[in-house]
Amino acid sequence: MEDWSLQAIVRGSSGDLAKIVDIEMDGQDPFFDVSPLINYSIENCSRTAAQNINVAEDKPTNDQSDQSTGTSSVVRVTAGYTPKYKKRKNQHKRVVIQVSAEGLASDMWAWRKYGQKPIKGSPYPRSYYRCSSSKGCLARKQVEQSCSDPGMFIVTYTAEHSHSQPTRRNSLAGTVRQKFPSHKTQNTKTVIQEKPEESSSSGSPKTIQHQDEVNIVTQPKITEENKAETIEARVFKEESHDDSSDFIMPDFVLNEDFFSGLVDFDEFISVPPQQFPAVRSCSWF
DNA sequence: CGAGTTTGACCTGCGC
DNA sequence: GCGCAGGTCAAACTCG
Repeated sequence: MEDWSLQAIVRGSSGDLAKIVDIEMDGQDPFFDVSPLINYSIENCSRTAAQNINVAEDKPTNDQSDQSTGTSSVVRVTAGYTPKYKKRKNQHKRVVIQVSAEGLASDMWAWRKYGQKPIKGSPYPRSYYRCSSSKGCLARKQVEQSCSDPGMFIVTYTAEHSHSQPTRRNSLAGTVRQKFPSHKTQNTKTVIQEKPEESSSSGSPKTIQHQDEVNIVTQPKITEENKAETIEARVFKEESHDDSSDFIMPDFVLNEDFFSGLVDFDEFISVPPQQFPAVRSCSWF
């Protein structure tokens, strides 16, 4: 079994945020827990609501171009194989997200900065944070300004928190405003970045082994009295090809319990735990 | 005074 | 083995 990846474009209903997610997973099992992905997509989607989710499965250098065709209120998730490349030993799950300063401000965890390093090839240094909420918590966070768009920040989360979410916000948002006073912290613009080109042999055409697409269509149930309305999602196979026949996405229904810890969102999308394989890493571009 | 930041030194993985 | 680059440490400093 080859390594897998998940990729997604996330757009808010107001079109103010867009992201491409790339998740790498251990290859032994074709099933993985997609919940953290959706969780992150919502957490970092500010106060927008993702209303449609497309899940696609394909192989390494899949064509990204059609991902930009989504309209607003679309979360597009693409799962696929990725070429193997060496990773550092003992690497924890990594989640790389590109967010605006507003997105940084929405981070509810408390972080303590413990280092900063200039990164080769980048005009901006990378800052290193560890969770300051609890001693012994292994959660780490790296923040660096995007080269292509200084208004965006590339945030890398490493390991997981060993405690519940703190009730008090951290001060990172203020820190960002202090360090980047000219940076807009509201009304962030829509940015969709193509995944960096795979460094393959020059000029070799991309080959899409198969495209097994599954759509998750969410149907918001808007209630006046409770903002944590449930959004149900239906998953259906849109397209299927030969070698993917053993990969069938189960239907999943979104429920608000999954997102009980989230705040500041107009709508909630949740996915119950499925028996998917363990996510090894998750990257947003 | 405690918590967070800064910054140079040190550690470690990785490629050659 | 060596050098590079990324990640972490820790002392000094800042701030509320």
